[in-house]
Amino acid sequence: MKLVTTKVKPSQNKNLLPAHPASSSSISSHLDRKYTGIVMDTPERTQIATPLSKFEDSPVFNYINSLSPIKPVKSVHFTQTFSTLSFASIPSVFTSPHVSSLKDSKFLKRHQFSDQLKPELTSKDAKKSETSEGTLNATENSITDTSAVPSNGCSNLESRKSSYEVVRPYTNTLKMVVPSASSVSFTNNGSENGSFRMETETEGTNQLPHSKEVSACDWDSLISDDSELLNFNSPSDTVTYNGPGQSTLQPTSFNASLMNTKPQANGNSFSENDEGFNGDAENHVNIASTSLNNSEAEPLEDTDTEGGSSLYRGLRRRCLVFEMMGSQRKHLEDVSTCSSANVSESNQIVVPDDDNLRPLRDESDSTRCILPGIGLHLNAIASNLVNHKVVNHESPGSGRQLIIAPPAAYPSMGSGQELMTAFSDSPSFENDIRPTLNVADDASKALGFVVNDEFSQSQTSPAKKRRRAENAGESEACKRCNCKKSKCLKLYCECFAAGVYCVEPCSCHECFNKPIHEDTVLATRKQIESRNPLAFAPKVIKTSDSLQEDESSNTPSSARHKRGCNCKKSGCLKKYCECYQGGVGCSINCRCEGCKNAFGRKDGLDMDFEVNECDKNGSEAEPVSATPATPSRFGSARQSISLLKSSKGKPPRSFIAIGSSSTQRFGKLNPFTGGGSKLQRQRMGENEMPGILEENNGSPISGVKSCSPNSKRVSPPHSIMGKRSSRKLILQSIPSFPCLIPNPNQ
DNA sequence: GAGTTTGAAACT
DNA sequence: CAGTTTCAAACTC
Repeated sequence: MKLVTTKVKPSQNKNLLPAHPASSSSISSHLDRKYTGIVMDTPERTQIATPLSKFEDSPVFNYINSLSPIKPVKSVHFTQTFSTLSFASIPSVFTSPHVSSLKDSKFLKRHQFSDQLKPELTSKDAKKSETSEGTLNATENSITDTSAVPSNGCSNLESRKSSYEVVRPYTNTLKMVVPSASSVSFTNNGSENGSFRMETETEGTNQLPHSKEVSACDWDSLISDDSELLNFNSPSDTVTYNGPGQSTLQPTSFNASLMNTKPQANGNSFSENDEGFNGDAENHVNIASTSLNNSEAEPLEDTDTEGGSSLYRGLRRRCLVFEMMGSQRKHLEDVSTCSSANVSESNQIVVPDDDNLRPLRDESDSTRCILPGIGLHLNAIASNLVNHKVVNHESPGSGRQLIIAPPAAYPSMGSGQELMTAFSDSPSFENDIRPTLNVADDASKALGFVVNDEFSQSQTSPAKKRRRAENAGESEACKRCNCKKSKCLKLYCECFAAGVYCVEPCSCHECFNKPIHEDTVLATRKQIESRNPLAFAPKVIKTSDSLQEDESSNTPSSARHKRGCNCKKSGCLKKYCECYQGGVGCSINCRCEGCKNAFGRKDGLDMDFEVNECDKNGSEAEPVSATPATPSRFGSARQSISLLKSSKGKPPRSFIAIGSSSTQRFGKLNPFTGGGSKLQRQRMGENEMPGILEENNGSPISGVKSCSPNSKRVSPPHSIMGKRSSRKLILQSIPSFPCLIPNPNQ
């Protein structure tokens, strides 16, 4: 970071930044920083080159240098991510990166997204990849291969994946370079996509033994081990990373970076590392818990950063993509530099120079960005994850869990699945990834969602978006807003509310919910949170009686809207009703009139009945029928997933809240208790959330998941609600989170 | 696609 | 805390 700042030239930044009328000077300053990071890239190159002089000798190196332009782009990506948002922590696996396996072409698109970056990236990336030695080529090839794989729905995701893949190798190399604590040996599998073996000797605090099964999380363990979670964050990070800066950040923030297969290990401390990496996985994705920074993340820098970045990437969606691009470039550069020589060793060489590190830094930056964004997304994702099988992951300690935890239901579930599939598709990653992926899958899903959303640009019109979303569960995941006056800085904006940046597909006007305006976004978030700490928390909490269903079948009945609805005319039978939208029944918290919520009436009428109705209803009913409790929308995703769902796509912040702001908040406030009196109710909700998590312990899924249609069983209606209180206990677990997150925010 | 309805979010 | 306004999604035509 430091380097960046120094190096950065405001003027350059300006160029990069799109002028926003609204942006305040402060914002601009922030932007500058970020951009600086980007800008840095170019300048750095030169710098890097110097340190690398040794390498320079090699023709390859020279070649790479010529390619240098790419770097700038990378930086851009970084900017996009929300540092603050990072909460998400999710270090969880980023499947997303893995996911990236898909198409390159799309990947390019992504870049396009990035705007400025695009052009360079696309062309450059390709070139670099090419130029960058065989390793790179191999990666590309793999990518292309992946591209061949039909992506389910989300081309975007695919593209991203591809991009990730590409990056990964590089990242690995980078990691290699970095003297970070963990030493990783990296080997390419060759033809395979970027499967790499990472052997890391990470001391990582939290090493999750990932076996393939890792995905499954033990909520219990998680809950039980708050410490772990905490450790997970900070400790691991700190420990793991030798890197100088990192430690600082670590403490609170989590980052889950999936190193896609490769990178992770090192920098990031992942529980997985130990086992997962070494043995198993060849390509394990590490989840790095890095802390990061979120906003501040700088510290992680170097290796961490990379790992983190990659991880973040996975997490991120929209932002991720961009960042991904950038990171990739960075990696490429690094790689090019390093790889050009020879990957592993070259790295070392590189290390010495700060410049060399730059890339890392950049990455770190990117990671930062990622984190924030991720965090939000993660929440959503997490929710998804929870639902998903993946949840099972053991990794209790890991940040992943955190991610998983999120009760919130993300609409995107479906998409996520797709993503998952996509991941699976990618050969290289599959192996490695999956194990973690399962866990990551969730994340990936989320990512996928995001990606889809973002990428699905094609669907520009809101209406179309909606349609698609409705039609395809996947699309649902994607959030696209149509804000006209709120500048996407109010909770009116679904994107903002969900903790994600607006993407092209959004039809918003004068949107400030973009990486460029990260500062503004963060500031706004803080404001809103100050007003209502739970504002970004998941709206739908699982009250659940754990017993009710299993993972797969969470009846909606178990979940409830945190604050309840206030419907007057819709009878809680329309999506106007947040409860209904979330696929949950109304509760005593609701002030609705004439409640007919199919998922459960305020008065506690049978859920079953309700459910049936839903089914009957058709479209909306879908939720039930199609899936469990989840709102109909999600349908597709839901299917497989049982999800949690909060249903709409929106809310799934649960974790996010926790991870991101909420967590912070908690920290500040004191986790559940903390906050303002008014908030208490809300907190209750939050508490519930945590509780949910705990409940989930048994089965993460239980969390939000929705109702299992099959089971139809009615959870003891609202009586359950009453039970919630008991659940509150769960909250305790949460506190840990706060600890984790604390710093991140700023 | 435009217009209306709805209820959350924001404001007073 | 209550009432009003603003906002954008959901919905209807």
